[in-house]
Amino acid sequence: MTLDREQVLRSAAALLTRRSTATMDEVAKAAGIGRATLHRHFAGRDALVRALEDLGIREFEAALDAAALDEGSAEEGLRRLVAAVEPAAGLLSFLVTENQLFEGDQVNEGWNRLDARVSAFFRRGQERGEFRIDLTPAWLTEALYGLIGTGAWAVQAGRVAAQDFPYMIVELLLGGARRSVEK
Amino acid sequence: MTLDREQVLRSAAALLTRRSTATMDEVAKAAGIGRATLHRHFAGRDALVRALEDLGIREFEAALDAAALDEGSAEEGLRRLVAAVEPAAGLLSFLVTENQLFEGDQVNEGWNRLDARVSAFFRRGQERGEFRIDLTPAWLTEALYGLIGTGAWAVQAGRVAAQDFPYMIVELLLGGARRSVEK
DNA sequence: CCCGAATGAGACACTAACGTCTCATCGTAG
DNA sequence: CTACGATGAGACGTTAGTGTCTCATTCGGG
Repeated sequence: MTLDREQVLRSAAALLTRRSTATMDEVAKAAGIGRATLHRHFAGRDALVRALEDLGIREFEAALDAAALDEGSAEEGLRRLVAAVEPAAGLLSFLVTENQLFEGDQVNEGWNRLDARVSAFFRRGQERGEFRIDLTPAWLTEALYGLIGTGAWAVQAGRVAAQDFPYMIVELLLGGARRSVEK
Repeated sequence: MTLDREQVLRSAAALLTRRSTATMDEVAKAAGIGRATLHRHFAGRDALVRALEDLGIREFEAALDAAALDEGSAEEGLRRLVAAVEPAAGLLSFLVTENQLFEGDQVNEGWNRLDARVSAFFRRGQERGEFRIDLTPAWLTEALYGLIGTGAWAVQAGRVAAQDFPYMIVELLLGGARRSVEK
């Protein structure tokens, strides 16, 4: 009887990731519940998006924790992070594009916390001489988000095999497309 | 008297790039014309988006032509391409995310032509030994689009200086974040 | 200078989606 | 078994945005 709020959020995330303009009715149907019930649990579309935001932040934060970014080399940490974040990639890319709509007014401050962690990771990597210093931590952070979103989309569209997702992202982000000379 | 269709499209692009859900009325106001006039020139929102699509395709194609991808090294070609595409970056990122809404039905075939050109460029770069072969041309193409969109967004949000736009994108795409050993 | 074409402003009907409400049904705890 | 709470289905009014229309105004070419 008690509604599985988590399961509703996950199916909503799966749907909205594919079609961000989906109707409340479609979200309800996708979750296998009635529209009235959906409204009972989430006051409106905004509340639903907020809940998805919280979910995404929790998942990303969990991925950051699981990645243990400080253990071993920065490269290893990054690989663990991308691998850990993969299941939430679609949701995160939805939230990133969704956030652009909020005109700077009130973005969940959770994002700032996450941005700070990721950005600090890149900065530490620079200080330890593992990352280039001519690319700012802020840009590397944004690029990571962008590539995760692009990767999720490319997999969804069938242009990249799902199993290659972490490899493609990490290799491009770390090594770039240029063939290194010593190879 | 005769409406400057091009100018209307450009202001619409500028607005929709920032807020993709803007109203027809807002688009009209942004262009400094009445809503009725906007409707006289673009039958509806769909028609407007199609026109923006055509514009974006034309601009990207022009950038591809201007970049002369085959002259000199692949790296130089890529640098020229990113520099040439910079003014249209916002519009392109809007169109890329907008395209995700069309459920595979009818995407403008112009995109296929452009995708083919970019993808072929990366493939040639691989064949000439300039690009790694473990990253597929399709993924490099998607990553280029993604980084252009991310870059446009980061500049817009003030997280990256506008003048660094081409450098950040090309350097990351080519060289990656890892600090090379010989440096 | 004058006439026609295009524009801007606004009224209008229509639609889609939202949010609320009611009511019958169903599952489950007690 | 019973009663209570949650659910699903659907009706309802409201709102925002759309697309069409009219009409007065204005611009520009002849």
